[in-house]
Amino acid sequence: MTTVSRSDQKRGTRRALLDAALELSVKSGFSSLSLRSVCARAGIAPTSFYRHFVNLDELGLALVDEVGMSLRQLVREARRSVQEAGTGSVVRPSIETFMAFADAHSSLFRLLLGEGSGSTPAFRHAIRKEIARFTSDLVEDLERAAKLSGRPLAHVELAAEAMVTVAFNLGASAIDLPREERKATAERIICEVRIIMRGAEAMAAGWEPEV
Amino acid sequence: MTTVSRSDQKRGTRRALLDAALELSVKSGFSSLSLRSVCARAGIAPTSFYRHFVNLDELGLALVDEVGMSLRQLVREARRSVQEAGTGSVVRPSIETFMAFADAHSSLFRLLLGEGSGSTPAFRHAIRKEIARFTSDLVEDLERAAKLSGRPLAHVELAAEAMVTVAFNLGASAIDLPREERKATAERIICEVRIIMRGAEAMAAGWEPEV
DNA sequence: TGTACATCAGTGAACGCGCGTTCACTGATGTAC
DNA sequence: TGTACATCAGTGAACGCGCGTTCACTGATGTAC
Repeated sequence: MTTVSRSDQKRGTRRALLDAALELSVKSGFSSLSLRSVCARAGIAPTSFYRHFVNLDELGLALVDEVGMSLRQLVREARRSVQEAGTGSVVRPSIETFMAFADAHSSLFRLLLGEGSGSTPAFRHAIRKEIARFTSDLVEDLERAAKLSGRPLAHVELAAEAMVTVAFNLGASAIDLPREERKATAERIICEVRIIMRGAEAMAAGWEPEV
Repeated sequence: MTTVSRSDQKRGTRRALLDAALELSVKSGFSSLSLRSVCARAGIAPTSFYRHFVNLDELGLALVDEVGMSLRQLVREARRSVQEAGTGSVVRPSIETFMAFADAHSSLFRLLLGEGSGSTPAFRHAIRKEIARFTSDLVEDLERAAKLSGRPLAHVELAAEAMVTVAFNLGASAIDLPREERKATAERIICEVRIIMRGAEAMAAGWEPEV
């Protein structure tokens, strides 16, 4: 019979709580969870919860941290592998990776997007910050790509913000939809992101429509 | 002593319930309301609630209806008055009206935006539909403006969707901010909407950046 | 290695609370004659 | 206009339930010697 170290044990239970909260939040959002239901799902007594978090909100913040980190990591890798291949637009593979992630981890994704204002100000703020991180990753990428291709962009930060906003929100609305419509939504996002890209390019080039 | 007709009385109480729900939902979202708290705020017994709605969700749907209707009406009027003046871009006044409304009726606005996924599927769906209505209003406007100015737009529906998404989401994030930052957010929205507009124009004109 | 003590993750009973919903009711408004 | 009856918006008591939190506890893991 092997014994488990106290810290391993504690880490394991913490994990179980986080996973339980995530699973349960799929149904009707994180903000409608109860401490007792999360504990039941995690298989511990409600009173044990306090060994890990002071309340549900704190657990939520930990979850947002985790989710944001892994999502950014994934999209970053996708963009990098495309850059190395070096051919074609970076838009489609980035968005497709993004959507694939949304697909595969819809519960994580829904957490990041669905709780925009449902819960505590602290919670909302954490989510906004996570999305802002996403935007600044994108700004970096766009600037690098602009230098490489010699196609400068105007208002890079604003363009990136618009792209991220569009991708996250339409992406979120697609979660509930059947496969076919999700693919259609992905195409819509790709096209909208391209419109934004083209707009920023046109502005940088000083192009204006003829009258 | 004047007597009140039964239907007037009932309408009044219904109004009080809707108003109470809206006021209370400002603090932490519609999805965290309780039937009892709404009734208390409205000044009626919890049991009377059932004379008006079968449950809180139904009240929520009625509210979304109302809010969406008045918001669209307002923005529509703003755009019309600008078109009649006939001078300059339609972007700035539309967005500014939109933001002014968000400012003045932040509780309505938050309801439309904050509950994107917090509550029942039916509720979410109603909100999405309301926003879609907004988008199709905008499509109409953009097409009319394009004809008048002779500046055609590519992907009008997608461009409109992107604009509405950006405006609603950044608008929602500004609600909590102090006055100064709200103005800054409005400027950001205006610029992003213009990027989208320019992108759609550039695509329609077949413009591409030189390499 | 063995013993005695400290630590601390997890427990189970108990609490008071606000919740949604039921039910039989009250009394003013509405209607038929 | 007056009377007798029907309607129905709003009521108050009561229900069972799940909630978050407290408390003193247990017993395995960790540590000092």
